[in-house]
Amino acid sequence: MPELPEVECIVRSLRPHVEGRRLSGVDIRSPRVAAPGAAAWLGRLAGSAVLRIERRGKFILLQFDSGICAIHLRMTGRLLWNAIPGAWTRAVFAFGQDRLLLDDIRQFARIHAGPQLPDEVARLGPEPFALTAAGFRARLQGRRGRIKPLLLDQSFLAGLGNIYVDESLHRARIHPLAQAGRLSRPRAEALHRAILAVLEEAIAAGGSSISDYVDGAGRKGGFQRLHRVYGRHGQPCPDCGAPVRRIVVAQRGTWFCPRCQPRR
DNA sequence: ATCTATTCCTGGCTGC
DNA sequence: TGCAGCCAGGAATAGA
Repeated sequence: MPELPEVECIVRSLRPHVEGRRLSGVDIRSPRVAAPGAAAWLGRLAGSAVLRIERRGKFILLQFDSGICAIHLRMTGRLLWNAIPGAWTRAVFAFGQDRLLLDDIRQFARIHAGPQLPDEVARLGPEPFALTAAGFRARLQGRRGRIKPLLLDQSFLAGLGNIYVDESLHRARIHPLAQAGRLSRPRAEALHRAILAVLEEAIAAGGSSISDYVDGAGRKGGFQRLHRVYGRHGQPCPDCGAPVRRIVVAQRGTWFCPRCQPRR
């Protein structure tokens, strides 16, 4: 499941191949992965060069001087440079003799293309690395809901998914059902620090390869070996040894340490 | 504002 | 061994 660290690693692995290259054409093999109007716009972008490839939240942005292509990999999507197309190849971006494949078993991935940023990207919340502790606390102010669903909300903060929310809450020793707006200043600041630390360490480890994730060169990440709670139901908490618990929050599997993250 | 259920999709797992 | 049935899950959507 590509979240912010995985998407960042994908973008970094593709940047040397893609930036400055002229897009010669796009072959949409599974129409489902193209957002409405995207296929036509990609046709118009053909012939122009990729100025930059960037990450915004979990989106990969290909910027051209006449438009933008935004790709979201959802859960099983992969972007692969010069791989062999297969049954799961949903789109092929051709750059002369080279090609960038969008592979996705489940076809949940989406390609957007248009003259400027699509709404889905425009309405994202701030980038974690661009948000100060004070800014984070300000965004928590007045929130009535529980902290985990809020951290999963991409309009609140862009880039976190199920893995990094659980890992961040564990590091900050906050229960996933804690009231978001009632976190004390020290606890909110601890959560902000935990989010940044987890994301930085995950990027440095090449992301988490839980199910299908690989970067643009097909390399797996190593951060899954450093997960402290995610997916570790019944195993000992690395901090205190208590068995990790699994509950369901917002229809998502949620792992936490009942001793380090008490409900209060 | 916040919550829940539903939908999309298919490999992998469970249980008989 | 075979197969039906269920599950996971990011995000949009509808409805409460």
